[in-house]
Amino acid sequence: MATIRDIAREAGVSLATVSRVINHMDNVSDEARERVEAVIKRLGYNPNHAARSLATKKTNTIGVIVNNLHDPFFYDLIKGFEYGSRNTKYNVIFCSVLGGDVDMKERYIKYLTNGIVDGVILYGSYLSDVKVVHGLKDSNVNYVLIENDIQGLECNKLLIDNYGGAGNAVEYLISMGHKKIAYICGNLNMRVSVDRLNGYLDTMRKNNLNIADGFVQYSTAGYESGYDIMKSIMQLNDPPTAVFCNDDAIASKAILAALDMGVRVPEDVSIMGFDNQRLLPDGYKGPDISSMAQPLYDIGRESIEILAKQLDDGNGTEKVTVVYNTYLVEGGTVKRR
Amino acid sequence: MATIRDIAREAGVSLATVSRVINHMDNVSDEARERVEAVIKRLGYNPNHAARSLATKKTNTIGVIVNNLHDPFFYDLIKGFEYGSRNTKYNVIFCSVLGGDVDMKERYIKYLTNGIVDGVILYGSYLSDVKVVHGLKDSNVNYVLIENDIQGLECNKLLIDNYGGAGNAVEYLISMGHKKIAYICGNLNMRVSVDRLNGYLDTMRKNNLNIADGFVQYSTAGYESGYDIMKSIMQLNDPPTAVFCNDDAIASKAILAALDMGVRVPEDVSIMGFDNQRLLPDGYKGPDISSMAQPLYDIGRESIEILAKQLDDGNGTEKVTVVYNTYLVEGGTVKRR
DNA sequence: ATTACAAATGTAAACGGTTACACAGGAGGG
DNA sequence: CCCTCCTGTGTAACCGTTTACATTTGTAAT
Repeated sequence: MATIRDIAREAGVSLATVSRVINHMDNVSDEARERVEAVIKRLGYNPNHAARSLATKKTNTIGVIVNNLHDPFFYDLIKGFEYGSRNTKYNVIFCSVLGGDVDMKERYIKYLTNGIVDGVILYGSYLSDVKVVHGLKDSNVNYVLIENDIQGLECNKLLIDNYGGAGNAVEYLISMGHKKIAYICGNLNMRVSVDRLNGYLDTMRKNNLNIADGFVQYSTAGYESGYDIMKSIMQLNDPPTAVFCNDDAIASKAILAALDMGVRVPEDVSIMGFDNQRLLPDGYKGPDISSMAQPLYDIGRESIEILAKQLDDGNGTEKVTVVYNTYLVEGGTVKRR
Repeated sequence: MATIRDIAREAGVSLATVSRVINHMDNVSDEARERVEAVIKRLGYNPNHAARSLATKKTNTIGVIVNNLHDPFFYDLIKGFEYGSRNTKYNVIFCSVLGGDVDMKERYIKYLTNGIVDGVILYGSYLSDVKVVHGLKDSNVNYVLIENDIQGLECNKLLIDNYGGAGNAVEYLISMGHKKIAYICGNLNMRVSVDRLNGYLDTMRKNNLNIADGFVQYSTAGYESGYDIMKSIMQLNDPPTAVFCNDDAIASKAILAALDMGVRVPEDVSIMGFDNQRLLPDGYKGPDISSMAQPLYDIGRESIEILAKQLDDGNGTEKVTVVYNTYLVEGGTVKRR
């Protein structure tokens, strides 16, 4: 691989002049510039990125860390990142952490923040990420947290109003005539699940609706447990007329359970999901799930744009917090009562 | 950020000793090691990755470049990459190129190959990628090409037998009693499409089956055009009893077109796809498409493993070519005739 | 006691760029 | 003609590591 020294020698100029040509500075004579450019082309020279960022302390790249990159849940989010980066000078690199593995996440953060990127976007609301985020805070890269509201930490936060979204979902069910509404909770290690649960609980209370025994159940073993939970819910003495689920994956299992029991959806029971996920596990073929959608594309896009702008503007820029609202997507699993 | 010099000063040793501790070399006294490690912990020191790779010419990272990372087609492939990297020391970073944009792809290759990664995995069979691959060839990183058989280029290639797969699909349709089989072709800028078309053509000929006028049509405007093409095919004087499509996205549109025309699938016409894609565009809700599946998970996983092993073993290692076979996945869109 | 060798450590030169500073030479003003 | 300023260029230090080589010290062998 040719280095800047090779170019300088061949072109009969100094290192500095070559560097000036590479970086498009204007204090180079046309004659020198042409000579240098000719040699660069001839030797197929490309500046070494590591050396350059070592010298400038700028890498012109943004790193994105997500939990399971393969998860189709990220479809729109990734699309947002991709489009957001189109108009910036920044390279965007994605790192995937299998199953939210904290050690791996820390490793990637250390890797990225020590000379690979100028900024990081971290997606995820695992409560254990608090530890991980400290690695970010203690580095000197700028960063934005998506879907992770760590209290008292001054940084860029792009949040989703899960609490309000769950509340709106409950209000929607109420507006459709439901009063007996059960809830299947998600993994409480994730802040989203906690927030949604609270949104459900508070909205039920606010509307003076009774939360009967067995109406709130916890899917501890992943979305699959939605199946058994749904069965147990529908076997209650006085079963609900609607079941709100922490997410669409759970909802899809709940729907299957209902159908397997001979309980029709939505005629006998309404099901409400969350996330508006399009690819559901195990080739789900049931009715479209009524759900609360997140503006993931916008979030992905704006996270890049915000970070890129702050990196361009320098360190002094004010950190932002944006809260996105979810919106109702009516499928075919909720019926007026 | 603390540097190795800070550590050396605080611990009262030389740079070299600190470096030895960091790199777990054994020629350091226990006493010095402990002192250094204490200071490292106290100052929260992390080695600068750019500086290190500049000095060692090793980055311990593998870069993956794919065309539209958000495309759910990559679900299993990405999963393969993720799991493949679990047992290596290599960091894996993903770069996404929107819509196969050649310039962007070249930019990312230049970026990665100049001091960011030791190896690259490039997915894609755009014919225009030949130009892009030269950037890889001329760099000094090792690389593996997935689904791109550039003739005469000695490098690692993980290929799918699209020609044979298309042939098998046609043989399958024949074994189900079909003789009049049409084909909807894909984007001929991609090698996969060319190979599949040839597989169809040769297998039809080998079985002495007539390819009537209008039986081969080209979807020039993306998968959506599968809809109109299917309509025109079914309006032929002597329409086919089976239509084989370049991919499931096209097949899904073809199925919709048939249904809209009152042509039942598979009773009136059988449809065969390719890729066994689970998430189809526009929330496709039709029958599961009979398709030829690619072992994408294996390919992803093995591409990482092969590359990691070669990087560990040094430059002399022999390059490999692996051809993967597709396999039939029977859905509900092909019926015996 | 001398020598040989090994273990632990330090010194300094890379790696491939950027950039502050110095400097040469020519133009323009007085 | 001298001084100043500007343009274009070169020199060398620096970014944060690694590592070949030199040096010191201690120990065992002669």
